Amino acid sequence: MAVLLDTKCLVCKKSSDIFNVLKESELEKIDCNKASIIYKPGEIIFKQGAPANYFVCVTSGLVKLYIEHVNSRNLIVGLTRPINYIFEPGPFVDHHHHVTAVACEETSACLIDEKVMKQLIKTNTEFANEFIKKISLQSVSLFNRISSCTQKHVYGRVADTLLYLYPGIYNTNPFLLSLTRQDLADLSGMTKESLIRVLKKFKDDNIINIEGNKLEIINRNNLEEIARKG
Amino acid sequence: MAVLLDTKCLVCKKSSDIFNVLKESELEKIDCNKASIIYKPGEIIFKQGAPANYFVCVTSGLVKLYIEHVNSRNLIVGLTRPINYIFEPGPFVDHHHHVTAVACEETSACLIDEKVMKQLIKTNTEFANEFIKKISLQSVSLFNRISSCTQKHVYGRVADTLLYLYPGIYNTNPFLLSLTRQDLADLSGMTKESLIRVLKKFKDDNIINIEGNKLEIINRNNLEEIARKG
DNA sequence: CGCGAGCTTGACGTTGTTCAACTAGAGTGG
DNA sequence: CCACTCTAGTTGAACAACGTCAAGCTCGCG
Repeated sequence: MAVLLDTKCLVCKKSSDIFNVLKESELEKIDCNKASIIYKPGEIIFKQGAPANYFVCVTSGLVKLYIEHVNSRNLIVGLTRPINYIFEPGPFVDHHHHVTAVACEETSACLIDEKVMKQLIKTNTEFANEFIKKISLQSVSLFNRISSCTQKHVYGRVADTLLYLYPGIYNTNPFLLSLTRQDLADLSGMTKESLIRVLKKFKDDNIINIEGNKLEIINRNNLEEIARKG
Repeated sequence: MAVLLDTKCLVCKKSSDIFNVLKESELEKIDCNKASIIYKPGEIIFKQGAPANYFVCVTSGLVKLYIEHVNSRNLIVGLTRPINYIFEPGPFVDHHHHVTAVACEETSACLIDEKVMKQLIKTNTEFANEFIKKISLQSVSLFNRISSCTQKHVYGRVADTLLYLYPGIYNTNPFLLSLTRQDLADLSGMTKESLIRVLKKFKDDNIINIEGNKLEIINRNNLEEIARKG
């Protein structure tokens, strides 16, 4: 299912804010207690409900995090691009995962022993502080998501999704989607049929251009307007 | 608008887990940098978008936290009962509030200088750890809320709301609601008309009994079943 | 007694889902 | 190299869920 890699944490330190506050000796401690793994698109990194024994740090690729719901569709609560931890409340609550993480592209990730991370939080207050900041940022993004999915109509929700994708997840325009239509629907809290109809409307209105997986945002202002009005 | 109180933090330490890890000297520091205030029902404690210069600890009463949305209804993302901090991501992100907090009953709260709290987080690792735990718990509850509001039909959502209210917010059965029908609707992500219709259905089906503000949960199993099925 | 806020009910319309059929492209095996 | 199957994407029609609007009710309070 997965292939082992061998990279040093020092490499990540350079591109991730949360690692910056760690000393070299602390990074080495992580180095000794981690596994680097490559996942193929569609492979599960961890599953909602399963025990959470380690923290996951995405080092390349793209990961979707979604809440599974029996007899119903999934809801994507976030996408994680490297280099970033997957900030999941589970390890601090009941040691179980509360979302499922799946690779959308070929993805490499480091699995770091929970004990080591918790130890670092207890000994390095700067690190704890950065950690709290990151969790807080995630809460804000959850607020936005909740607010979008419960208060806005399909057009506003898709607009929110597109604005979330570029910039942030994809950083060229036009960009090549590695997410399926179903993923986009799960991100917007609707069925894929509805999503497709909205995208078509946006294309007809010259707000975006989409052909296959190539998506271009033509009129960003218009999208923001739609997102605001709901 | 509000009346000053004078109580010591030592009193709160006895009933709140997060205070337990603080030394007396640390509690005294909070004592010197806080304001105790009484709010009447309906009064705003802080407002979404306003600067967040202090942390709020609810010491009696009931507080609702909601996301405001222009030209649309509000969404209650949580209720806070004493003794508990209002865990808001704002202070760690952009120093602005991301929700509005309003007293539902006569409520007393301590406003604690942001700097003091952040200082404690940096110096007392146990406290930081408890803090992370609390934020994580809140994330989990946000996941539940998001999942309920986007995936379930009105009946499932109201069932979730009732199960959230008792036990947890109200701890007798039957209990006297201090929330209005509109509040219940905002908690369930629907209009008050829809909420009322669902409550009536539940009453007709002998799942609950409701007369005015007196609400009794008669068949909890049935409610859980409905919440599960959506 | 009259007013107003919160609550309740019914009729109606809109939004978005469901279901089913169809298309296009990629992978497989004869 | 061509049928085949399988998956992702697309489209249309019918339907259900829920919101909107409007009217009437109840109860506490001046």
